[in-house]
Amino acid sequence: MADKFLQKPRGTKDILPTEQPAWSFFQSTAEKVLCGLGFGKIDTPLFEDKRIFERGVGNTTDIIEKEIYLIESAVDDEDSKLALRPEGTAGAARAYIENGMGSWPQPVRLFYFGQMYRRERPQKGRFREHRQIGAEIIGDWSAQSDYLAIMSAVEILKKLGFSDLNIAINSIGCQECRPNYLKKLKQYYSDKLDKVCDDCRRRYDSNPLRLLDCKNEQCQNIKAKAPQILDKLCPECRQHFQDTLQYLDDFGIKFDLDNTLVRGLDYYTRTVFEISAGNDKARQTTLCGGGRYDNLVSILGGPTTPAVGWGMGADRVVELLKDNNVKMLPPRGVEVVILEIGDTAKKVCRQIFDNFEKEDINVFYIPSKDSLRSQLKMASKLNADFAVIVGQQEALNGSAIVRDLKSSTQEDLSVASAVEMIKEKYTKAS
RNA sequence: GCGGCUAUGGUGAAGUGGUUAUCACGCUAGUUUGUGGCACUGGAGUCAUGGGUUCAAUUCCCGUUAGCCGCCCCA
Repeated sequence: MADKFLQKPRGTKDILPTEQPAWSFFQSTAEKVLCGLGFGKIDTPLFEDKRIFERGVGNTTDIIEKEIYLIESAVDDEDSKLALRPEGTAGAARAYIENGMGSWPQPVRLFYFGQMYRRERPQKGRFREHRQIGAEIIGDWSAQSDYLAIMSAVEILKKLGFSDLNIAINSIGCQECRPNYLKKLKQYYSDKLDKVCDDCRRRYDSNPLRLLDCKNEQCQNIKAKAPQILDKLCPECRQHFQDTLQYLDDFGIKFDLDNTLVRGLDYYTRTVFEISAGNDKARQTTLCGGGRYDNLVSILGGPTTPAVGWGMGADRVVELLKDNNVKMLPPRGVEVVILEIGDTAKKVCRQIFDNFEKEDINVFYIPSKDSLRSQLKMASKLNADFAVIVGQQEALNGSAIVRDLKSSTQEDLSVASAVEMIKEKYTKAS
């Protein structure tokens, strides 16, 4: 801890054995849900050509402008630079194009799980290396896919035990109608710039949509009367959004229309949404965010291909899982420990070990010359359920002591019935 | 990137301008080798790091690093 090089890089974390059950619980339920909804898993590289992200995520977004990690190689012979992925969608879209998934049955439904990298100022729930699970539905214009995307994320969170979810949803239009709206919005703000906060003045030029997101009190009044994007959608976008909401209604998914919800990545069109847990009303740590990105594939050089998807912050979800004390099955640890006393027992112990292995019972056996006392100590530290004790006496008459370490009871059995008895306990339990 | 708060053994916490810096849990060795989780007795910590003030700093001041909070942004 004293030396800097012994310190993990800022914004990263070690996931220790005790935390793994929560992580595998999260990962396995998410994968189960997604596979069940027709998604196939894809792994893409942790790094891609920088241009994938520049074009996909957007050159002027914060993510690209100041948060991306570029890879510096010792040999500078490549005309293109590599970058660590800041999110998963651009890579998935690249893989869709490169692997000719356009010729697969459409839409193609994919999901991924893995690390993402953004050079941000760390805080609780915000890391420089974090893990996301994400899903993408590529090749379908219809609102059914928007519904499926949202539903799949909700389903995962429900299965994880989150009963109270906030789903915020909005539409930010398409290439056609959004520029018109932005013009109107800027027009509205243009003569009020002296009355709004510094941030809003900055946003006016850099990212006008963000004006709607301002939390500063002095801007609230002005914001409230600002033109609404939902009123300015083109007929197609409006219909699409209505259909999406209709599906959500039909299937009983509650949502909040939030006309101030805008998202930072350039590729989003039409539907955008965010999901947060009930106790976190301020949308402070969004668990899941996503939306439609009908232009991404074509921006990257593929054919015009509509798509919708989301990313879920695994670190944040797992953190909440731990807070909520969700019950999780720990992985099977050591179940049986074989303790031998004296060399004469060695042969029998080996035989018992083989028998347990054959029955797929987790058995721990290392020949030891330690006292029975210390061997039992070791067994309890391993958190084993049973100790099978074989000493000289037992070795001679072909028996073994089976000690139940949880209840501190034991009985003397023949080798065969000892194995049989423990095997039964486990088959009954499961 | 900007502003603020914090930093004591593996973990969680006390505490002090000056002899061997407390406590719990954990870890480890043992309590004379055929019975553990209890109990008892031992063991291990250069008070994050670099510098300054001082006769003297873990305690005061500054830089660095990291964590947390707010902004920004996002998962």
